[in-house]
Amino acid sequence: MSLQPASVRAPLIFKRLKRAYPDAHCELDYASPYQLLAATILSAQCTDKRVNLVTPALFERYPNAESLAMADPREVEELIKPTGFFRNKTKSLLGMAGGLLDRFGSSVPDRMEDLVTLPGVGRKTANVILGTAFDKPAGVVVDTHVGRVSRRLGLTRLSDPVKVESVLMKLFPQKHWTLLSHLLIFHGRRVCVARRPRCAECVLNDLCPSSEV
DNA sequence: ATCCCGAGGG
DNA sequence: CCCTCTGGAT
Repeated sequence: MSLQPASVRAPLIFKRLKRAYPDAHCELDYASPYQLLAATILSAQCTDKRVNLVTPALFERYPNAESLAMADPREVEELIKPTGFFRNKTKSLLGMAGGLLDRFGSSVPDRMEDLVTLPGVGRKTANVILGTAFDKPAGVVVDTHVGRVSRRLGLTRLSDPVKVESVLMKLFPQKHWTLLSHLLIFHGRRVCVARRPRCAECVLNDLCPSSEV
């Protein structure tokens, strides 16, 4: 039983995921673009749940870019240690805050080309800020979940996140890009998990070349 | 290609 | 024990 091409399955995949996860959204806790930017930097190779554990204290102590830019790195390291990569992430946070202060009037820019000039901010993080904090047209956020799920679904065989993003942008209409990211992330966390995917409970198993059902 | 890093699940 | 978690910089 052969599967339809990706271009035919893509709209069905979107529809099914939307029905399965009607509440799909960014699960990082934040109250401003500044907070989302900091939380997203911390989310690298770390569950969002763990990020949410450390950000309340972090945001209370450093409520804005000014205070974070002048922070004692050792103090920031202690606050964010459970998220891993704490030395790199501290450098990114302080550098990011300094960049906002020096070059963007202490506020978070809303353009891709500006965002990626900030330390610790790559294309993935910038897409999160654009799409979620500013509700602006953004590319597809390709993180570890989106990449893995896309490959298992046979939407692409590529591993380079930038190329995967390009493929997904051709398969799905622009108005769906931000929601699609959240849907694929929810699905990757709950069902299409890295270790032992739960194909039996997957709403896409008849559309998936990797299904083991 | 490699490094950074802690914590939870299987 | 080994793998993985909303990556980015060198």
